[in-house]
Amino acid sequence: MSDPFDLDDFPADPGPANRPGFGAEPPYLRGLNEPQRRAVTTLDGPVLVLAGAGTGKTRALTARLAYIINTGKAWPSQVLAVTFTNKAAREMQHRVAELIGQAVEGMPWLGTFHAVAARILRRHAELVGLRSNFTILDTDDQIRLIKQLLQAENIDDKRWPARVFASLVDGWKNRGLVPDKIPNEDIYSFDGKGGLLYRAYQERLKTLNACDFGDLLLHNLTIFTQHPDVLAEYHRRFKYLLVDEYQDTNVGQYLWLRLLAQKHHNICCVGDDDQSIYGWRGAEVGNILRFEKDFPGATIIRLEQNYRSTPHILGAASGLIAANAGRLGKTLWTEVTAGEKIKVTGVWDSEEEARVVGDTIEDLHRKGMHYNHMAVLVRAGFQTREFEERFMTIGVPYRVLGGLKFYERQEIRDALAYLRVVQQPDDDLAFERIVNVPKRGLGDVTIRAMHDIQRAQGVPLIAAAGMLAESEDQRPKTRAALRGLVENFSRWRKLLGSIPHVELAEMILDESGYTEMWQLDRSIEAPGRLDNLQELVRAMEPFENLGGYLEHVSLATSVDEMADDDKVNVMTLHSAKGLEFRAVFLPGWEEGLFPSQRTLDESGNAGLEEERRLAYVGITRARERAFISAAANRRIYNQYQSSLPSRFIEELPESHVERDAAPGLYQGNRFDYQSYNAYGGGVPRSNESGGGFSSGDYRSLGERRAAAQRAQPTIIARADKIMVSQTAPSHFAVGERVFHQKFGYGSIIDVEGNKLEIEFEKAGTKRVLDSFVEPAK
DNA sequence: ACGTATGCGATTTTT
DNA sequence: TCGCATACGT
Repeated sequence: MSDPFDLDDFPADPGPANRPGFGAEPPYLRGLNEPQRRAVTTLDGPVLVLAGAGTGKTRALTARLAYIINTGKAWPSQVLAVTFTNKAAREMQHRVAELIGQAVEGMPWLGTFHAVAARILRRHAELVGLRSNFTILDTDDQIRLIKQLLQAENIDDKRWPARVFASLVDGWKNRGLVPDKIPNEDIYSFDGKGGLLYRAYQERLKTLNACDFGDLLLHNLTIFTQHPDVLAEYHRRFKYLLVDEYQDTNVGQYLWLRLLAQKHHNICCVGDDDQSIYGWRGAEVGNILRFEKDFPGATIIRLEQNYRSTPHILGAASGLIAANAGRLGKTLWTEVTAGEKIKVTGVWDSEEEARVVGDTIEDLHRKGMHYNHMAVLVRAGFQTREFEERFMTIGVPYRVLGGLKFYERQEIRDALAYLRVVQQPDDDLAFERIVNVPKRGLGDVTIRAMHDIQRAQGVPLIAAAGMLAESEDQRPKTRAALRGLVENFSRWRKLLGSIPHVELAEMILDESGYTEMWQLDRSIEAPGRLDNLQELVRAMEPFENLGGYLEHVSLATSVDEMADDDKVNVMTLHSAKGLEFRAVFLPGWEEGLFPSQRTLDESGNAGLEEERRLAYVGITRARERAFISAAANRRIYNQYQSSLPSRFIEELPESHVERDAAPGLYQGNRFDYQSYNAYGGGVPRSNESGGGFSSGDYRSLGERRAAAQRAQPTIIARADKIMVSQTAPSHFAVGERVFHQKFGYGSIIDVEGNKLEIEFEKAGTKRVLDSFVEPAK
């Protein structure tokens, strides 16, 4: 592994064997289509590659890197290539290495924005008041730090929550704003103390010799703008810039890129405005939309030939995304002609939805599709539960991706806190985390005393702990505990560098009593946690030293390897970006859930468009089959709520979609569900009365007429009665025995307007709307 | 200093 | 409903 502090020098010529013009066309150009070829070979000046979903972006991108290097335009170390995820960086690293052969170790400056920025920052840390072994704090640490600040400022953290301030800070940093530069109205945000607190927060980070994620880039910006000589050094170094997923860059990242590119303008950005789904995290679609203005003379290359999906899938996705305004515009096409339409299914509730998805999965599997090639993509994490339960019941193997992350687990964070204190004694947050873990009898009072000393003397917490250990004011037990801990740390630190870091870590976990704590723990999680600690130690092995490992940890998140055992993948739409599956299930396409009501409330039309892009991303993950579904009822916090199908369903072009709804659903009022209910949850057949043909009714006229034909008079009669009950107070009384189609028989224990609390004989106590029950016979 | 009670809130999350 | 985070009691 290369030493981050050692910038290699730049030789002049890769040598004759690597110059172009020798022999046949290089392998990395073979099989590329014409636009891809241009994306690979257009080296000089700014280039924007608009790469639609499934158009062979990664292939073109890696070929471009190989081309730059193999033609001798630059050495690997002279190319800066940034991605957003470690996974993307790793994949590119891997594929480039394959293309350029064994002669090169890989590309030292290929990495995530954060990893590259961290590496640069470590070289110049002192220019922003840090030392090069600074700690990178994660969101959790950040919140804890802010809580402390709020406490110090006597701010009520009920009314002014730390996370709210944290997101303000993130917002500023995403826009590249240091405390001096934030807009006036922001200075007085957050109870009038926004500006002051931001300044205090940055000061505090400096004394902790730490920075948060946003700082990595922000400090880079500060260094580049205040120290032209440093910037010039990187201008000399990086002859070519390559940026992946450009639509996801925030303003700060844009400024960073612009600074680095301003000399030679050899910047190639790859992205897809239609796949910008991280606006809520600060990404600026505007960056990609404005590219030509920002980088005059830019070449725009569109990759539009899709190698992934069938024409129906592409047609449906394209039709949907066409509803967005302000796109750069692409027309995806494919040479494939066969393929089935997207199937849209209306179901009664989320339970039925999970059942239908499960059945379809089993069916596809019987026909030979591997589970691993299928995915359920949901809008929000809580939706996974229903599917998990169903899959468990019917025995479909599955995995939930993007859930709990390895490095966010309690035991891992604790263990890392020990290592962090050893590596960087000023890391008060880490020290505080483990000062009483395992229990050492150092409670609130002692910690407060430590804080007092720390503040009065301006020393790190661990030093304060050392002083307190000598203080006569403390109880002997407390003093002994403090002394033991502080001595342990100084002993461990002395071993740093003299014994292998893996050995040191084992020693620390052992001698601190941390491992023992979990060994003595009788809870069911304990063995798993011990396993994780083992895993942690094992994961350290490939790293050169403790610092290198900690850097990796703070910039890595999940174990983002996609396991390849044969299981159905369940994940959010966001985490599905960049992946593909033969069959994709897209449940929960209901107004309020998708598009998310909250996004609509917070971001209006821009939010709606982002949701639509999310839908687009979802559909375009599918190679062969896509199944969309909407439930008429969804249980949210154990309360059933009726819902309308998502407007996105209506926006799908008819010619690419096969509708398969339970007739009578989707009128958006209650009696429809009742009429469904009256059919006992079998294949529902319903009437059309009351609701009429609303715009939400997407069936063809013929279908709707047929459905109307099938409607039975008795149901219409019932429907009338129940429509009345929507406005009138309930005609049910406490004590009355009732029947509910789902929950069976029960008796009413409370009436509140049209909401009933019913104790069911089989299903327990539930709150339901009166329109769902009928008097028991 | 540590265990139990209560209340609140609850998307998406590349680093 | 469920999980957590803070608030009390011993």
